[in-house]
Amino acid sequence: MEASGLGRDNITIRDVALHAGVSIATVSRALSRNRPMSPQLQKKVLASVDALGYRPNLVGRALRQKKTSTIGLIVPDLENPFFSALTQEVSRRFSKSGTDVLVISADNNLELEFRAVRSFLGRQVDGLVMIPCDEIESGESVQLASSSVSTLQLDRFVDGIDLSFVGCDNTAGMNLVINHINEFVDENSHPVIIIGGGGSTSSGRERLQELIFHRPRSLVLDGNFSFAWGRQATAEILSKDIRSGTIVTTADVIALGVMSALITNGHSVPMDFRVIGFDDVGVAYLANPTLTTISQPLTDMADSIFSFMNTVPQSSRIQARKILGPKLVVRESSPA
Amino acid sequence: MEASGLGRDNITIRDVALHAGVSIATVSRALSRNRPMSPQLQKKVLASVDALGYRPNLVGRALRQKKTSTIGLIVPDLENPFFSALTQEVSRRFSKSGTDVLVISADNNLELEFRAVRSFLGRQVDGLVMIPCDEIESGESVQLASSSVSTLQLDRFVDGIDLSFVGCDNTAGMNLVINHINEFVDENSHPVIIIGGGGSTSSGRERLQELIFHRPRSLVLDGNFSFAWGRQATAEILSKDIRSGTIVTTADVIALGVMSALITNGHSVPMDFRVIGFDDVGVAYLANPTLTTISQPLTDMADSIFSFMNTVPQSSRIQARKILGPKLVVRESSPA
DNA sequence: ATGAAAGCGCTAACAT
DNA sequence: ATGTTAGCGCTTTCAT
Repeated sequence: MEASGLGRDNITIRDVALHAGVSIATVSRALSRNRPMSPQLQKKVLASVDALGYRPNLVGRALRQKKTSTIGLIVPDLENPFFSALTQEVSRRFSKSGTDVLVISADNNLELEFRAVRSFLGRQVDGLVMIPCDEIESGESVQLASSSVSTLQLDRFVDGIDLSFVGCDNTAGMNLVINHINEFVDENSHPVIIIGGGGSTSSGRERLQELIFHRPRSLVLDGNFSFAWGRQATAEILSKDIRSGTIVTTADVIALGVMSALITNGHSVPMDFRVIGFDDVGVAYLANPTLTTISQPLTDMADSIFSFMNTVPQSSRIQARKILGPKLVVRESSPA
Repeated sequence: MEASGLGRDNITIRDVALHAGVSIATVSRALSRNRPMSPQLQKKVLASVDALGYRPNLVGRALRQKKTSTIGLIVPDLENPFFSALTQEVSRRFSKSGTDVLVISADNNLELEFRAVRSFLGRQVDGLVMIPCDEIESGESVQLASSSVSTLQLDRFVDGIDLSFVGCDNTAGMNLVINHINEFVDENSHPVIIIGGGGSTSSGRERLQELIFHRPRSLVLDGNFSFAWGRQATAEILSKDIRSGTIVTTADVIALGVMSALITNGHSVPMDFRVIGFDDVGVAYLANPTLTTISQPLTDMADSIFSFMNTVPQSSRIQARKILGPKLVVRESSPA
């Protein structure tokens, strides 16, 4: 009786060589496909590979080649739908090229973020993509990463660090919002109220700054990127006896919290309050009402990350920035 | 002038040995912490480690130890908030023990799922956790996985495969829903309507079966786990001139789509239609109205996965099932 | 308690 | 075109 497959010794390249009656180098050649060898021998070897069900041990290969064909991706929080969508997009892009994307969520925790960097470096990833938790405090992690491996910042960057970045043009995005307001909103009946979030991240700050620049007299509440903050900020607004306005937020998750709190308290969106988000995560279009927001070019961002990773020479200090253009998506929460 | 850190040769255990004036074996011992050696030598070695900023190459270690301290997690779709929450929970649990959880999303695609298995096996993960895409069609992937490495099914299982499983008691969950309906709903004014999803997954099927068992005469619509399906199913219901009822769904994402479509069309929840979900993903509590649903014990599931992985001997065919109890969470969409 | 040396599985010089 | 061999970085016998 054959033992269970589990726990059986794995077949190695040596077993294949034995089975095919060739040297292990020949097996290696046959597998690499692009090196000089006789076609019939190659066929024979590949037959043995098939017969034995041989799969190369990628750990052995990586040790020898000093290349793992993996990149690490560190996200602040997988439960934020924007990051999970971005993660999926990046994985998809790299999987086409045979590179595996390993993902670690830092859980919005600087220490976990640092550990994630160390872990990835130890595992010899070929590159590292980071969405830093904090514009300042993540500096140490980003520095460590970039000192040992080709590293890219995505969506957010760390202040004062000379490192390539791929992201969306937050300023342009907020200008689209401002134009939308100028065009369709009567600001006498609907004064602008700003709810910020992620103040310690570059994207949160950029978005908030641009809003304040255009509406310096508006009420501003600042918190973090979360549903809960959206609700809390709304409670504060209502407690000030404000009963109408255009609430502009720096992220969809905040906007969803805002709408939830407004409607729970019997206020109408968009009649009493207009609400505008940023990101265009999946749930934006099925909220009640659907959410007017800024759509980030996820696919373009993933493509840029991919080409940067394969272009920017490892040993260079060339710092490049790819800032991609967002789009306004007008939906029910702030109609035209 | 010191060259940029980037691209510099990494320091190896050999460099540390040289610096400390000992053999590489001694460095290895010092690092492993739990082996007989003189404390002062250990201190000296660790000082050199610090001085040089040495970090072990985990690829080399893995090749030698035949153990990578990683497990693979294959999820059907990272954008489904239930799976991203579960992913985060599993990662969190394993990170405490120094094991990295590598995540690949199969994008609801059987071929990608199969490739994910192959990739993880090649990378010599110590274990594999799978949430299979399909109750039948994922058989090949699961079989391949379990034939080479300790494998666990999570949340969903493949039909007819003798492999350990951790999940939630879907039947019990739906019984909680039925009890809730029996207790609080007048079924004359609010007949039960069933919207299924994930018919090709074990959890989808179990939930749907239990519902049909208790309400055999109800209208049943079956589709997949998505917002879009919830909307579409709702359109079908409304097209039949049904204007009230209790809509029970097999997943929150469906229920959210349902509520969205109902409210868009001017129907009140819960006055006209009650809506009930399953999973209790984060957005359930901030939908408008908030969603009555079944809460899955994510933390317990992650804990169980962890202990199974560290308990069930690799070479055994012992098949174990851990079925955890869900809870009913009553919110506005179907109040008490 | 410490060092020398073998070897994990693989690829890439180098030799033939 | 194919085989032989060194060695990637590490841990672990096995000597001492």
